[in-house]
Amino acid sequence: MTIRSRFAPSPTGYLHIGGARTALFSWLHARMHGGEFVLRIEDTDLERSSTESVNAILEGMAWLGLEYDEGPFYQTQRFARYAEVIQKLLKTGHAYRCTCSKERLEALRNEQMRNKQKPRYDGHCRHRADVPDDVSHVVRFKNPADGAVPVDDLIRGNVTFNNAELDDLIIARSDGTPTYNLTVVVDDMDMNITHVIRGDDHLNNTPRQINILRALGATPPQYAHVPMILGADGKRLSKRHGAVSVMQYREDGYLPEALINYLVRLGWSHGDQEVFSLDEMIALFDIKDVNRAASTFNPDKLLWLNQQYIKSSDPAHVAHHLSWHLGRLGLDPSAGPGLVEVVKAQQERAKTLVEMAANSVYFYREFDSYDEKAAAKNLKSDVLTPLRALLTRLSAIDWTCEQIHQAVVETAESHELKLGKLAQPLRVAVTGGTVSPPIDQTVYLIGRERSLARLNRAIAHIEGHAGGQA
RNA sequence: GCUCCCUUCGUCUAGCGGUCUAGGACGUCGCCCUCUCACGGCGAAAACAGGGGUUCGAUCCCCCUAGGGAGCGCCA
Repeated sequence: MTIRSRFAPSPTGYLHIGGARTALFSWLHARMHGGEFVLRIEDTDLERSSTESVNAILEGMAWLGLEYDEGPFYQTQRFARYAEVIQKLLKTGHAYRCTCSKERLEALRNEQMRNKQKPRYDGHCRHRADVPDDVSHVVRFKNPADGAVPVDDLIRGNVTFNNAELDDLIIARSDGTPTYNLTVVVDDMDMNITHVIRGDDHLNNTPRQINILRALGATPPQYAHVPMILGADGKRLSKRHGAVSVMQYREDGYLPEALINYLVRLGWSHGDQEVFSLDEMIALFDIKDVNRAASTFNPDKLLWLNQQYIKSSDPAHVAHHLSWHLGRLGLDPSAGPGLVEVVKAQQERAKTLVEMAANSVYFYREFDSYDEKAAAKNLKSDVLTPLRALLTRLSAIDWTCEQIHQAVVETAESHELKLGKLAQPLRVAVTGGTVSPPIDQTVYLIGRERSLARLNRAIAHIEGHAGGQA
């Protein structure tokens, strides 16, 4: 039988970190078994669902590369099917109409809470045969009164629930629309889902769903409940921890594969290995190896991983993502050195693409002014002579890294300067600041025309501020 | 309150009864490398929640306690 897993988000917001990891685990499970991954949008809550959220989720999955084999299916388009199943359950005596008012339910709940009992429906309408069709009613599933439901969870092991703990849940609202526990069951059954991999907040729903499945004569799928992800304060992950939306990480300069790698290591590991390519993940991942405990999201480690990926990825790949960020800065990547060359020069000195883009601005656009401290420290009259000499030399050489390097080194030597004493002023002259790749590369990439013009400008700058020095 | 789940360095984790004076990674702190920023290299501090068992022997098995989490909706 083909392994089929699914991701079933409700479109009430963007794709967040927790959902993304659940999707990733489910996706990996399907991939590693050569199975199929289904995307289903659980949008039965008309109030809270939105198409913007659907798009946000689709966009997030696309960016992460979690492609699905089927779907997206929308539950709102399957109402006829749910109605059919509800009728069947009614007919076979597995469900019944309930006319209890919300007020009665409310009172019942309060009463039970007062008596320190678990609030649950008391089965008031369960045995009534006289419920007329025309009064407002909901439909409840007739949960078995006794016995137990063992849940054989791939991650949690065997968890057993007593039916006595379960009450008769509502499967159809008074307006006739189906509720969550009914729709998941029907969909997982109809879509031949073999493995339900989802957040562990659903573990408690599982015995109910199994009972419904059985009432329908279906075989329950395999379940795997993955632990949740906590924020730095040990509480549920939220906006206060910086990032929740997957797409926020794109904006912040993360590579999707870095996020994926971080996420897969949260709750799962393979010995001491930290970095996994997608292929390695698919080959090594096993849902059974996922931890049972919740884990805390650690932004620092994600940042480190991102750096690793930026550093070791194919420059062309990084360049592709970098151009998006340059665009956001209003820069034209064609107005300067080749992106791939820039990436090669910057790969080792950026933790994020945002940082890389910000540190590459001078390659593509003239800077307005020098960094004040940098100019004050490095563009002083004592380097005027060496800079002029350097300008002369640079004007005469072939424009290669080697020749530029040689020019700088020899100029420094002939003026009895340590390399840094000349390289740093030159750096400020051509970049406006103190941070850049090695000076020869930097000058090379900026280009002859631009470099010489900037050097001239720096010399003029020093002359303008020459003061009392010779 | 009830039911269920969880518990190794600050964090992510390795460990699947003796190989543990508990390993790796992030972060932190030193040192080295160095034209800036980085990369890199070396080193340090840092954990088995507590208590009972079982066993010749428990991080690993069982029980209890504590702490954390989830669920208990005409939300999903």
